[in-house]
Amino acid sequence: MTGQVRTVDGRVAGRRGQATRQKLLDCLSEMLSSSPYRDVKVIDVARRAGTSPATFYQYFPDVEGAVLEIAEQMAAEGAELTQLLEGRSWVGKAGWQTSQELVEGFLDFWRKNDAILRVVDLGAAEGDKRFYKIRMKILNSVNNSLTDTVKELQAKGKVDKDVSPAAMAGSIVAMLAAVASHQRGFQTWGVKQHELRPNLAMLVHLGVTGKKPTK
Amino acid sequence: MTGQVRTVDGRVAGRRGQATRQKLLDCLSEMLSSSPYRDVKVIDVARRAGTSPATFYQYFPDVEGAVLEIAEQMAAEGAELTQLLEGRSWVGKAGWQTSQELVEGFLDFWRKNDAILRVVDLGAAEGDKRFYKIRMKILNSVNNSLTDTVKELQAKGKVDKDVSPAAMAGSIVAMLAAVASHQRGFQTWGVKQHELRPNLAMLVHLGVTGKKPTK
DNA sequence: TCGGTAAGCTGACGGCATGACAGGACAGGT
DNA sequence: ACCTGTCCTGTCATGCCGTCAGCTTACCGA
Repeated sequence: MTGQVRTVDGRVAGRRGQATRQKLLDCLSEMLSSSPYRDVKVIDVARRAGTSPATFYQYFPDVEGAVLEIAEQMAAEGAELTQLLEGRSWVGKAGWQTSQELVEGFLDFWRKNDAILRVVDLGAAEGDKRFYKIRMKILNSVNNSLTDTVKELQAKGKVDKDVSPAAMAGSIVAMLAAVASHQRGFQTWGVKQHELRPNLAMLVHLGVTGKKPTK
Repeated sequence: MTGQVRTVDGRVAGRRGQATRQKLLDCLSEMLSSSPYRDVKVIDVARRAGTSPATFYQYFPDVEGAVLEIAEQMAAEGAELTQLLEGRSWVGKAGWQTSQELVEGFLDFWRKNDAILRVVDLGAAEGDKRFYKIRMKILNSVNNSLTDTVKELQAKGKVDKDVSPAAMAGSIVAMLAAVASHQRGFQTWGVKQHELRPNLAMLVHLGVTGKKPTK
C-alpha cells in the first residue's frame, strides 16, 4: 500500500529514477510560480531539470498529471491544518485566540503553496473531479471541524437554529481560501497585512459563534 | 474616444469585420465553458466560428488577448452590481433585505459568467495586472460601497473602532466571489443552494454591522 | 458602369511542442 | 569482464502556432 512509484510504462522506479522524477516535480513547481499555468511547457520543465522531454513523459502522462502529483504532496502536508482546530475552545478569550490562529495558519499555508493552489483552484472550478478531491482534502479537515463546532454551539442554544452549520463552515472556509489566494491583491487595494488578519479573524469568529470576540 | 475597433495590423474594422470578431469571441466564450482553459486552442475556436486561424490573429494577438476582451465586456455589464448597494439601508429588517439581495445578485452574476470569471480569477491570482484590473472593476463598486457603509456605522459608534473598513469589506467581497465560483462544489459538499444563500447573507450582515440581522 | 481602394479572408509555411519508440548508457551484482 | 534491468535521449511523425503574401469582396466616387 506504500504506493511504489512507477513509470508510465509500468516499470518500478529505482533510486536514481525517483530522484529525477522529484527534480522534474520541483522544477515544474518553480515554473508554476514564475509563469502562467497556460504557458508552462514540458520542454521548459525538462530543460530546467537538465534532462530531456522524453524523460518527463516517462514519469508523467502530461503536465496536468505532474501537477496533480505536486498537489497530492501538498495536500498531505496540509494535514497540519487540522491542528489549528483540534481540541480548541471557541469561548471567551480562548475563542478569539483560536480564531486568530486559524486565520494565521491558513494564510501562511496558502502563501507557502500559492502557485500550486491556484492551479488546483482552477481545476476544481472547471469541474475536474481529481482537483476537486484534492481541494476537498485540504479544506475538509478545517471544514468538518468548523461544522462540528457550529453544531455544538447550536445544540447549546448559543447559535440560531436556522443556521446551517455546513453552509456556514463552507462559506468561512471559502472566504479564507479566497482571501489567501488574493493576498497580494489586498495590498494593491490598500489593505495592509496586519489589518487584514485581525479583521478576517473577527469575521470567522462572528460566523462561527454569532458573537463579537472577547479580546 | 468611442474606441474604434481595429485589427491587429491597424485597419479599421467595418461591419462585417466586427461581426466576425464578435463571432470569434462568442465561440471562445463557449469553448471556455466546455473545456479547460489550458486546452483552448486558436484552431478550435476558429473552426467552430467557421473561419481560419489566420482570421483569429487578425483581430486578437493571442487567446489571452481575446479573453481580456470578453472579460472587459463582462465587467461593463457588471456595473449592474452597484445597484445592489446604492442607497440601501443596513438597519433593521431593511438591512437583512439588503444583505440578502446583495448575496442573491452576486451569486447570479457569477453563475451567469462563471467560465470567464474563472480565467479572470486565475490571471489575477497569477499577478497579471490587466486581469487584476478587470477583477477590481467588477468588485470595486461593491467593495467601495461596503467600505463606506462600515465607515459610517463606525462613525456612529455602532461598529468597533479597531475594525478596518477596507479589510472587512474586502474580505466579504472575496468571500462572495469565492463561494460564487465554487457553487457547484458546495452541492457536492452536501450544502443546498437554499441553505447557502441565507447563511452567506447572515455572514455578510454580521461582517458589515457586527450584529445579527433582524428578520 | 467602371475602376480604385481598403476591408476581409485564407492557403501555405517555418518553427516549435508533443508524445512515442528503439536503442544506447549506466549501475549493481556475479 | 560480463550480464541484467534501470534510466536516459536522439529521432521522428504529428499537430498547433503565428505570419505573410495574395486573393476576394464591399464600398465609393466619378
